[in-house]
Amino acid sequence: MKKILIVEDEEKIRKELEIFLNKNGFKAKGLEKFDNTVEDILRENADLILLDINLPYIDGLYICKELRKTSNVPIIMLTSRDTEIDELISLNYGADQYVTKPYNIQILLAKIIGLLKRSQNAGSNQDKLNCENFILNVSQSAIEKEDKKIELTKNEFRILYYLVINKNKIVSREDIINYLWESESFIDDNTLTVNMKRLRDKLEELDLQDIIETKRGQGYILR
Amino acid sequence: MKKILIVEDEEKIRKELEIFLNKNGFKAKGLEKFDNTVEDILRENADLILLDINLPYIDGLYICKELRKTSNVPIIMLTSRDTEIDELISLNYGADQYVTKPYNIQILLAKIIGLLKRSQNAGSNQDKLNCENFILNVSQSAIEKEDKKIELTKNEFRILYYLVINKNKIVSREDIINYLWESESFIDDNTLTVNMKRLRDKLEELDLQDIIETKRGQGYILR
DNA sequence: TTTTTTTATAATAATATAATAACACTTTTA
DNA sequence: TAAAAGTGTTATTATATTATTATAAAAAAA
Repeated sequence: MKKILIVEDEEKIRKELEIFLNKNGFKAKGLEKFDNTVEDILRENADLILLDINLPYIDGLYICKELRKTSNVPIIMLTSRDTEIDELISLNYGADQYVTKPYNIQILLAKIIGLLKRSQNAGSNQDKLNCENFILNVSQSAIEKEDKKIELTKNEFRILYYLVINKNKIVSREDIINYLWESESFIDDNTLTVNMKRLRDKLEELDLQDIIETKRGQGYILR
Repeated sequence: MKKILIVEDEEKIRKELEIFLNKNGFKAKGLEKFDNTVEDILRENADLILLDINLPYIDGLYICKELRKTSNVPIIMLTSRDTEIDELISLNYGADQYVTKPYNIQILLAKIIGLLKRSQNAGSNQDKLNCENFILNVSQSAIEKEDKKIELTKNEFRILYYLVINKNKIVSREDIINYLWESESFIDDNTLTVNMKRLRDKLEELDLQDIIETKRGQGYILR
């Protein structure tokens, strides 16, 4: 049974969609929190995503673009505006289909079925990031190399993920801290170092200890 | 008016694109010869490049990679197979967008517009600065020349960066000191000299020792 | 020329930054 | 409820980078 993730903040619409899709042979689930949206979405490992453009805090286009960096999961954008430009922009950001609210639910269903069929033919779109020396399995938050696999904790994963999407660029410790802890109560600068150490320890188990270089005074860089 | 360079060997498609883009407010030009492709492309100094993967003699991936060494120009890859795109994305050749042939010309247009808009905004955080004799790789804080690369420490980088953005202008020692150490406890005037020396030593490894001239009593100048 | 000022070079010392290890607390899992 | 896993804190150690110091060289001024 195909799993559909609904990313929509209006609870009424979300529930409605959930019920409708569940009735029609899908395993639909609505996202409830919107703080770590991109990662949360990826972790759900859905077969298709319904993504509202107008979300609180972050905007849907941004999420869409971020998802596309690491995943080929089919995405249908939901929006309330009905201009051609929006459609083009959505498609440009990597969405596969586009639906305006209020949507005809039968048409939505048809688009979902169509997309899923096509994506099946396109082969397995696993959420894996190919990184030269290893593979970052996003949906399992694990590192894979040859036939070995080791699992990462949340922090370890997020650090590595951030380095991967900034591969070959120096990222400052400050940036990483902001990415991991956002506006949280101020975090000791050393806790990053410690988390880094733990990540590296795990990488070492796959002989990858030195893919993360430290640029003293500047940050870290993933090779 | 934004200039778009079309790198596509099939003349029919090339002409078609040229006409269509010209009609839509761009200055489109097709590349005619494919012998010194990379150089020819760079010479055109386009704002965006449409790059076919299946070119005669060289392949588009190689070109894309080469372009990325020295330029951040937006690149849209054209490919004939749908499955190729997955590979492309995972291999991360540095293209910004991908389009399969036969392409929906409206979507292509949307992607072009989107990319151009984004690249304009990206503006100042350019990560490579082209400096005649060498390239200053900002995101790796390194100097590149031909196929050699040497990495800089924080101070070395900052001095060079300051000289680069003031290329061909004399910058006083005082200015550099203020830039590096801001309001910090007053720094011995000699420490700049020493840092300068270290920078020059690294530059020498790339035979660039004398691009920084000292103007006694006035400061330094980068040629 | 000689003297003075400014910059370069080399060697050493200092320090800031990051790595490591051990512990404490919380959350999750069994 | 106990055990395990995960995370943040503190304390200590290591080290890369940077500053200092001392001396030499070069340029400008006398």
